[in-house]
Amino acid sequence: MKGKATSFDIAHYAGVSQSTVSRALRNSPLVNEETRKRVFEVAKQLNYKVDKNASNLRTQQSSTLALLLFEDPTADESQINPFFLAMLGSITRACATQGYDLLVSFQSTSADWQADYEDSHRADGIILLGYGDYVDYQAKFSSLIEQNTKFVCWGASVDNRPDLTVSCDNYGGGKLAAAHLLRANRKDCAFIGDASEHSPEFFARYQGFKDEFNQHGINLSERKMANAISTEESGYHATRSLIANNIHFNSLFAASDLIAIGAIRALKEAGIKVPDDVHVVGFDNIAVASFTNPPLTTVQQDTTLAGQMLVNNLLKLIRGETVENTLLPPSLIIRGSSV
Amino acid sequence: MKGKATSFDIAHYAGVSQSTVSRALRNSPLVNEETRKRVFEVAKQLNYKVDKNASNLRTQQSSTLALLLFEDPTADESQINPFFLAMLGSITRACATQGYDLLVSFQSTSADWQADYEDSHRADGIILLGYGDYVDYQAKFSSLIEQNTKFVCWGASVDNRPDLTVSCDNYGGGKLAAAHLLRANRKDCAFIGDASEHSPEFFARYQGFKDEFNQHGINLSERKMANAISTEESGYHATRSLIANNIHFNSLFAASDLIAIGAIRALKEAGIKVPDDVHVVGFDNIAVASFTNPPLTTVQQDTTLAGQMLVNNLLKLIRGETVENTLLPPSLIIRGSSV
DNA sequence: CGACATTATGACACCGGTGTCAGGTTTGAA
DNA sequence: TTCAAACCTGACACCGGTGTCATAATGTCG
Repeated sequence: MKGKATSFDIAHYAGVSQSTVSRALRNSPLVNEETRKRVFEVAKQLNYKVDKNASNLRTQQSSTLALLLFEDPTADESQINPFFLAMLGSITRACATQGYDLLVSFQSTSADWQADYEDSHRADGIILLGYGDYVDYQAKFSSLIEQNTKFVCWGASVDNRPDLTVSCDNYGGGKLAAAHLLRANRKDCAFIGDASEHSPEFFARYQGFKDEFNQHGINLSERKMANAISTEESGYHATRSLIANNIHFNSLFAASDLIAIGAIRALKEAGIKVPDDVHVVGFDNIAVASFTNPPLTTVQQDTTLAGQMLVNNLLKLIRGETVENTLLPPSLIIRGSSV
Repeated sequence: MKGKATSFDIAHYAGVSQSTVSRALRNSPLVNEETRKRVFEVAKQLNYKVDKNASNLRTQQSSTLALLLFEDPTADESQINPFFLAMLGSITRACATQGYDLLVSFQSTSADWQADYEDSHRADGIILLGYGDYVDYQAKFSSLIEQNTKFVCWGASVDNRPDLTVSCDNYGGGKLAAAHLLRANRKDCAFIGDASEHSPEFFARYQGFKDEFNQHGINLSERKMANAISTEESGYHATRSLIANNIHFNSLFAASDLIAIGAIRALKEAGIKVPDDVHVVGFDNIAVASFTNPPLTTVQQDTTLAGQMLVNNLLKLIRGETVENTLLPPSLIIRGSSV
């Protein structure tokens, strides 16, 4: 057999027309059961596979979703944020169970990223994933919507945000963390992260955290906050700067696990003991969290469910159904860094 | 504008034929510079994107590669082997720089996995990634080759293996680990992993390790070996069983970092100190390795280079060039678990 | 000025399926 | 016997590009 078999080849060997082959293979009720059997047999024998390009071209859809991963352009690409990798895993599986393929693409946060997967008919819809500065993206999102591109985002849903989102209840997660520290009477708390509108997730985590403290009559001191992006390195430096400025605290809430891990490193270096001197709580429950020393107490995001919701919501959107922003409940994982 | 713009729309507005539009957009030298400019302008205005399905159908290629990730069907899908996730990252980037899209698919090791991405013209070639039992795959590989499917595998190249591979020099890596332990005079060494033909990577690591010891006149005891697959859990149990059997050793070589991390947990639980009582060396240098307690000495595989080689070799194969199996040099990362 | 090369463009077949329409055969009811 | 409904099948246009071939316009040279 030269080249790949086409439906015409099957038709020839099965003694039917090409139309019938197409119908038979797609289990159309219009085709006789015996004919179908014969067609399937020949198809199997010739190792025939439907040409996706021809099929997609005709039906105008691709059974494929695209996943765009946004990463700060870090020097070391092997250090991809483990939280997103976990999400990638669950999204891939969710796609598979729905019979969709998944195109994966890393995009640089800064650059003018490409979302032409749908325009070019490579994908029926797009999933956007990454801690990004959504302020910068507003315009892009609006233009995508204007072009009627189907897409969903992972991330905090903020007011006036034009896109459809699936996110963890970051506010509630922050409250969980605060309540936990308050139970241990660790009221003198530092926060490492970014509580500005540029990081809506971190912002919501901090708000929930602060509100819980307020409800217990405690005001968090602004002096005990330090800015950090979601890397170990950044968490380390932010914590060091607090220590260097002689700021005291007996607990610490980090906006992400990576930050928390960096913070613990800085604390250890300064001779401050975790959890004896400072209780530490992170956010995400990445795989590393249980291997740190001490193991990290953290707020878990259900990545499996998140992946499913992203895929399901996107598919609904593609089918033209109405979809709401989705909020997933977090849960507290208590480990050695806070007991 | 109802629906998406096609090249006919561009042709209409630019006042040329559809053929010319196609040529202009693909920078054919046959088209006049002024005409090209006009076409590009109209295309941009209408937000035109070439339909990949039509284009692929006609040219019979897809500018897409497929990545099949094999995982033991673990219960918890968020616990994907971090080494492979690092590989996934580098493969994605390598594809992007070569102008290819990447389809990602998780496959269950046990099931009869699908490699019909090329048959269905969804991808031009396939990358296979995973610690698999290659003995089981031999037949499948042969049939893929028979069908002239283009694919490359990550993994040890063994004799009689029909497929094209890119791999780390596992044998050399084993020697590096052994030499390191011998320098510290830790001659009484245990091995946790699987030194059978079913795990050619682990087998090669063990061979190199053993040979280095032999060259120093030391024979490793078979009693000090315990079987494990590449999970933390498995490493933990294997190490526990050694301890339970009163087997003594003052160093330990784990076939992977995950195994090493499990081993350290088991050692700690038994009151055995790392590194004081037992030096531990792992393999892979996954991100977690530097956060363990103590930080893990390990043999690093260059995932960035590995991803590039996989993609480059596959593209050569697709272009019909001759390609050789590729062996990448490992390097030793010394951390607290062995000093 | 005529022969010929060069350049730019349009017409058209083609890639491999899908879906519509028309037609032929069989079955059942009037 | 006649007609219609049910069932099955083939012919054919179509999806939106790409590549080949023919042709027109312009330039070059003996």
